[in-house]
Amino acid sequence: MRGTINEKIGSGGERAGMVTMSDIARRVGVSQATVSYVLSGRQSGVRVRDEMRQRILQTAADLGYRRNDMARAMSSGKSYVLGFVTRIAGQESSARMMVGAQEVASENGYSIQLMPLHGKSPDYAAAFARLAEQRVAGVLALNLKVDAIELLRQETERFEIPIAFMDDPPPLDWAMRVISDDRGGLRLALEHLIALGHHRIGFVSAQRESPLAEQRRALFLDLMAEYGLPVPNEFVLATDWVKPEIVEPAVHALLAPGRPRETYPTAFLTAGDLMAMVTMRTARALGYRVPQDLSVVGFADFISATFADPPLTTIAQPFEEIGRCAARYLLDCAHATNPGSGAEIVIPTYLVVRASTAPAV
Amino acid sequence: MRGTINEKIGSGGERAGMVTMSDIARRVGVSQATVSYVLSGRQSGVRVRDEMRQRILQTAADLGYRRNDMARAMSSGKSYVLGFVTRIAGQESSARMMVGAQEVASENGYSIQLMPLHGKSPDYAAAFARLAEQRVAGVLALNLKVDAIELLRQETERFEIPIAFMDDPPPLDWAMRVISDDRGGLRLALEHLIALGHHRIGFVSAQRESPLAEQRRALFLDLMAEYGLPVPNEFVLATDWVKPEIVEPAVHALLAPGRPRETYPTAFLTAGDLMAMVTMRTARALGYRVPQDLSVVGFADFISATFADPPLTTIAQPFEEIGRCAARYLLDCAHATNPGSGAEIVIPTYLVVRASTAPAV
DNA sequence: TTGAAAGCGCTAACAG
DNA sequence: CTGTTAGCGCTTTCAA
Repeated sequence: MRGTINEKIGSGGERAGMVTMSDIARRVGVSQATVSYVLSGRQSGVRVRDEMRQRILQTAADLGYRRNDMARAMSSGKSYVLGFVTRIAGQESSARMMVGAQEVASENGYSIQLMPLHGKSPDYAAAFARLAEQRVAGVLALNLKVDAIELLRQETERFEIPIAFMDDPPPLDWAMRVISDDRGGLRLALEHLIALGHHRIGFVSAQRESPLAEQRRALFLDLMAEYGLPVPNEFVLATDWVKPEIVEPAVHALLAPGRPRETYPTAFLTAGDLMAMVTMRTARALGYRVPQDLSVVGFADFISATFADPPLTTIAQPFEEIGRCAARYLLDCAHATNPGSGAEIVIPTYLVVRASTAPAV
Repeated sequence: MRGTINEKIGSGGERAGMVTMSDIARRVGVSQATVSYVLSGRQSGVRVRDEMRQRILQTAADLGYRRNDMARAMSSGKSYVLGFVTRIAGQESSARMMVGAQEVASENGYSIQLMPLHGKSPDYAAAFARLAEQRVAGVLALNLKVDAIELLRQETERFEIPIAFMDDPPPLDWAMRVISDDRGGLRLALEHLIALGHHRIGFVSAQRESPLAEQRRALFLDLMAEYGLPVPNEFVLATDWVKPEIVEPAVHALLAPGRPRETYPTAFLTAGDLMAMVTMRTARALGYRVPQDLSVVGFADFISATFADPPLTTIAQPFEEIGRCAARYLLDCAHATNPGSGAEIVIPTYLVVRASTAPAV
């Protein structure tokens, strides 16, 4: 019947061993508010007597108290979670940015939630709605298509959720972007090659993989012009996707024997480590020795760059740092009521010289 | 002064545009409870008249209502989030498991939170405490050390949080594990090599990188014995870490000229794609042609396997599927009040034959 | 078929 | 220094 002696009738929410502030308060003999005060770590001395503070802290520890983040979030109206949306969550670049973001997030008591964007035509609207449902304090966006970006803008704007785009080239004037200094990196690599005596330099990228690739190609052309180095059209291999089956033939066609030796590039810059790897192996299959006959520079510095044959000289992108910066910005917004400015942070990039580059023949 | 006309004095929690159920209720002219009923999608027909239901749904859409997950979580005592703890969040394997887990999680209205475990000596206790603070519905654990595992056990046991260990060899009798069928994969690879005429087969792994490596080495030895193939001690290269600087010398020492040809292995199985890549390049540097003179099989099937030179024949681990299974199990626990059994799911592994293996000379 | 009401565990005013 | 009092937005009985 109702009205039993039993104290615990709750709605089923009492998970095993879940101690509440009231439990502690009861035991210590103070009010729950005081416990809250102490446990949230406000300035000591103020409000609570030191001895009381100690007893509360002690009891909390004894009882194995774990604060309830959901309750805290609801009560304070803040969520302490950052959303991370990307289509390429399974790739090293994404994972490393996430780790970076995670680092600064957790230092500040925040956490990162990965948002679903799978399949070829993910339900963006639903995914972004979840961001609002979770009342995330900010969102990290990576490698989104323009239509998805627009949807995201609408959702976040309505709820004043700050966004940080990472490693995304299209210039957005309404949101923050954290990008790597691709131009700087390319310049470093180019200077490295030039110092090695290279003049005939080619570029290989996959245009449809990401807008980044196209941008890097443009940057390359730009830089070559700046250094007064001519670039025959056929030296620029703009394939579609980063797949061996499609990059290989392109490289093969350019490097295949049957043309005068001095019409060949002696070095390649690429838009990615993986492309550099295919380039190296295609060249080798054609009888080139890398780096003696052909120098190749990658872009990214993935783990596999160290294991490539030969170890890949590459432009290192600071993935972790990009994630860190983005998270830091979001946290600033959350705390300073900072309006999501259209700013942009560019993280320096550097050249890691390994064994895939050598003096020109 | 106080007592102004102003209606909105709230605690600052009223984020822009945040419509509540009460707002909808007021507009439609029903109670907030009814709105809750409709919006949580209970069986239609029951409780609410269809016309009312429509009006509520419509109004919610018009107002751009987004349910408040924190409130829902607190009220219902469930959190709808799965924690993901790992020391290797930046690696492809981890990222891919996370994607898989994400997939099934989001299909069920759950989401995944990455938990912090950075640096060389992460604060496990703090990290795991956060799991409880978030009242996660379950935790996915990957690549933890034994002491961390023990800490995790204590934390999750107290709060009855189910755990699923992924890709982790130490047999745990108190928790669920989802692992890949390494033995099956190794067997497939071995049969492939044997069919190609190989007898002298070596193994390369890095013991201290992960307990997985050691296990694979044991499995390899086991299988070789089963097939009646002798394995000279020096054929098993158990280096410390997966680093070129340390794997390379080992392979070099074994393969270096100066010993009778028939004492060399003609093929290698490895505990990882990266190790396979170093093996191939070291061999090549010594004048071996891969695969003509030496066959090499990787383990994992990372993206870079396709880009290796030559494209790597490898034992593919179903990372995404491991994540999916683990998440599925956790959700089952959450719903069925299923006690975290000591079960184990093993996901089949398969062999991807590319170009790094060929008939024995 | 609907509404009223009681919390969930916590934060934050405010009053002593 | 400390307790009281309101909520936060939702779920969930229980009554009507």
